[in-house]
Amino acid sequence: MAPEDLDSEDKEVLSWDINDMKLPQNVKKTDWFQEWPDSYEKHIYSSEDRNAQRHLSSWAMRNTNNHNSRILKKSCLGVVVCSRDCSAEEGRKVYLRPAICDKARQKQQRKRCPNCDGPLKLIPCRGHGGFPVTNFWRHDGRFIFFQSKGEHDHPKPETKLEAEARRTMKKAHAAASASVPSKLKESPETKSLPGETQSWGSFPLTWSFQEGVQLPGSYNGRLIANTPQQKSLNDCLFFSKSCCLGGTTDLADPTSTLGPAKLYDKCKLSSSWICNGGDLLHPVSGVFSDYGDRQTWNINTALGRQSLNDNCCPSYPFPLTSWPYDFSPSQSSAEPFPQQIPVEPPVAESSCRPLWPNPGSELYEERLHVDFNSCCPSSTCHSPQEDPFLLTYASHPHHQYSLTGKSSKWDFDEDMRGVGLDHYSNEMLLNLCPLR
DNA sequence: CCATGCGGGCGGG
DNA sequence: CCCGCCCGCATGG
Repeated sequence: MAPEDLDSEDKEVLSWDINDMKLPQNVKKTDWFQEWPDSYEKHIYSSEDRNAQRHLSSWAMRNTNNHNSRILKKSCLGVVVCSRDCSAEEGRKVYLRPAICDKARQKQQRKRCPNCDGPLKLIPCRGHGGFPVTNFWRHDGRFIFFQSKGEHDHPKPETKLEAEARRTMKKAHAAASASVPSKLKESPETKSLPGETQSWGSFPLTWSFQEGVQLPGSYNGRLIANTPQQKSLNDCLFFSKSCCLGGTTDLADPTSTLGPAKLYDKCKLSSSWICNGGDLLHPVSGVFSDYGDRQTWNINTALGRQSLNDNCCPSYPFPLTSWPYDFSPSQSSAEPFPQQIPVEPPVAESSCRPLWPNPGSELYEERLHVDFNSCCPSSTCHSPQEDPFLLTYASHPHHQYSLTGKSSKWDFDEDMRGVGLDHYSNEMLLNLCPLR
């Protein structure tokens, strides 16, 4: 409302470009961290937002040298899929997160599909005029400006958290199996192979999925139980830590207008608490995630993808036992949530960050380990990672995408850039994943 | 091991 | 100049 002033300010806040000499400093409301920015988005985050500080994204973005120390540029690596386009149960597809490190990516390409053992292939991102989508980060004053160019033309890979969790699991699994034969929790079938791999079995992949499904329930319970709404929300967000980072627009964003209560509903709602950017999902059935604009079904999403920010919670099953995420300790605790939920992020400081932001990764990892035992709470949140890792399942999603947009990258894909970059075959995934 | 950043250098518009 | 990208180096978990 405020007439003129606001308008002008608003305009200023909306019209900036990452390359401008001066960026707006009269920002009234900062955005909640966006985990899956797509399609030429611009966001202004608080300089205290941990996710923003770390320039995180659930897309696999690698640093790109733009010869400008003031603006960090990152380009999308795409997603690693099974070259056989295999499907796990329920039509789940394998959408692994490309390793950011070139060397690790090459290794990753050499690995095999955790689901069918077929070769993996990297689908490069060509969403920006045939080139990878680029993200720009620039710190200025109390804000961190973000701008993305291009629209991802490929499915979402597992999130950083998911990938890390998978890795963690793998390690744990390996260790466990080594020491103890198979006892872990694996299911019968799952056994892992000695050596290298683990298979899913061991850990979860598959299972995870199922469990994931369950989670919701528990989650709900939890929520409800705890719950007062807010609390739930918090919990929800929390988990999200891993799951969700922070705010998303919906939640936190002022503009979005969803208040805590709604959030809560969302979380609760779903049995799937998975909320993906605005879309809710259904756990079992799958979720609708938005892939850009299109909707796809992605279990992944449902399960776990949410790491950073999606609004809600994650799903993720935990495979193993449950893990836990605990948030408590490590996090910086307090900070996180506060902001978000409130919906009002004060200006810069609002601080809003997502809660748990970033820790995500690291913290997250730590926690995971640590937690292993502890199991947290609600289970809910485990980390999403597990399942997701490997598979994301989408039933049809991709295809859709392909159709819609971009096309077939899948088919050919690698080639494209391939050569140059890497072809990546596939490897990483596997690491984590056990399937084999 | 690997994620991230940085920055030199190269090649193509 | 801008951009994409390769490569090595360094840091930190």
